[in-house]
Amino acid sequence: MLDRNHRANHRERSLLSKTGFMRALSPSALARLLDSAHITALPARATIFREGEPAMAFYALLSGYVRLYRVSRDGRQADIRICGPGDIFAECLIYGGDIYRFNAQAAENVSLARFDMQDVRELAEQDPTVSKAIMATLSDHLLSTMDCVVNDRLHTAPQRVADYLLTRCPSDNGPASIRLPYQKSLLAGMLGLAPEALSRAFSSLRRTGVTVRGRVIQIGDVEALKEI
Amino acid sequence: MLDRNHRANHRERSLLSKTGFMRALSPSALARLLDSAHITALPARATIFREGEPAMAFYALLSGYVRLYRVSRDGRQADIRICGPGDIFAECLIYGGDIYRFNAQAAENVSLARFDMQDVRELAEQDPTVSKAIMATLSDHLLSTMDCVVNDRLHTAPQRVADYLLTRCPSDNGPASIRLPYQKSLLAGMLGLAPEALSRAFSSLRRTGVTVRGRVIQIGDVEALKEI
DNA sequence: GGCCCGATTTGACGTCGATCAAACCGGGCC
DNA sequence: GGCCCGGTTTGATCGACGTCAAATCGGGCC
Repeated sequence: MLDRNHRANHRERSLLSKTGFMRALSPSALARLLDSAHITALPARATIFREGEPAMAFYALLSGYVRLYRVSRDGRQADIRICGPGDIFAECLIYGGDIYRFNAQAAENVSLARFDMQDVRELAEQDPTVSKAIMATLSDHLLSTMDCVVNDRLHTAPQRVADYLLTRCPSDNGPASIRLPYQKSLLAGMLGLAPEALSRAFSSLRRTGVTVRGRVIQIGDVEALKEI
Repeated sequence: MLDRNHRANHRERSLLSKTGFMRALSPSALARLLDSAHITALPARATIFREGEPAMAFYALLSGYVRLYRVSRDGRQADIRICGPGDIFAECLIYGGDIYRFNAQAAENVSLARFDMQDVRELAEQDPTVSKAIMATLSDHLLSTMDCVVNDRLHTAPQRVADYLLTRCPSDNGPASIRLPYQKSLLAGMLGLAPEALSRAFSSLRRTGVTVRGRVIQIGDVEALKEI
């Protein structure tokens, strides 16, 4: 499973220390955490961990995208979260159980940092900035997962897509252009849609001035999208 | 909005200290927390807080049930979580923002304890058992919200109902009987269904040996339910 | 610039669950 | 015990989305 595995070098330490999780750590906690990190590169589609395995570590993503998902008895998959550069994942198991509760898979070539849960538990015990960072990250993930439930239950496919576009729109009026950082099938999964449904949602947004060319999405009028 | 408001008496302190959140606190932190609690009783349908209001406090539920939900632009509601006795809610805002992100409403007569966020932040700073309790609770809520997303995306209404029944089934084989602790419309909301859909799900489970009489649900064979 | 393959789109269809309206039930009350 | 009312069930209908299959696109590579 491991393609390359080494301690964090200067560039990687710098990337990691800029993440939301580590930005507010005390210098000493940050140093200890970075010293404990193992950096790994994995090819697209590689499995990082599987549901049910003992949860020894959590991860921070340096580059690429990772899919957290669960599989039903009949083999269908549902994405729980898509992680991008700077995100951490499986941190909910630091104090939440000893077994992974979902699968993690590289959606493309990724580079990630691995942290031993037990080490971090000890660090949190000694340094309150670590606990605070964990609590802030957990809260953030909880709130966005709640958003996800509400979105699924209240909004149709075109509304969810409009919502997605609006949240990554630089300006909040006039025209705009967005480039998706990943394949549309990944976006479909994160919105809880089949790829075909995402495609149809985009085409139903054409009447609202949205044009799609590959990964580039042109929005005629941001205000109009808000009305959907 | 406040019907009755006082400091926790002996019985209430005892109830609170048995909750998952407070069970593992150090004696001194527990005492300080209980001293800071305000107990309130509210009638059914009362609003506890509204989305958008400044988040000054989080809550622990002593008795009754509370509905956390959001409302769409066109007035439809989606439940995010149903809290029961011993649950705490809105704790995701201790380190997660300064505004309530959903509405909280008493589903029936409730009694609840109110804790000032700022007080608890200070307590957590000084006593690591408090941070640990917060992290454990956040992790728990995050994991169950993830379960909720996956359930919505992978399971049909009868499957979700079967799932619900199985998780509160005392035994794991043979016949069993369950009494719902709340109205069916509340259960419908927590499963992400309209009340009519819940009713139809129950009636489709009749062929699997499930009978419903008011709030009492008889399960002919628990094993059979697992097959759904 | 053209080729090729996997990703995306389009079409046709079926199923699930929301919605509205009407009938029904059960539990609290007198 | 009977009445009443809110909660629940049932029926009919509809729209949204999943699935399968076939056509098309786009981006990387030579």
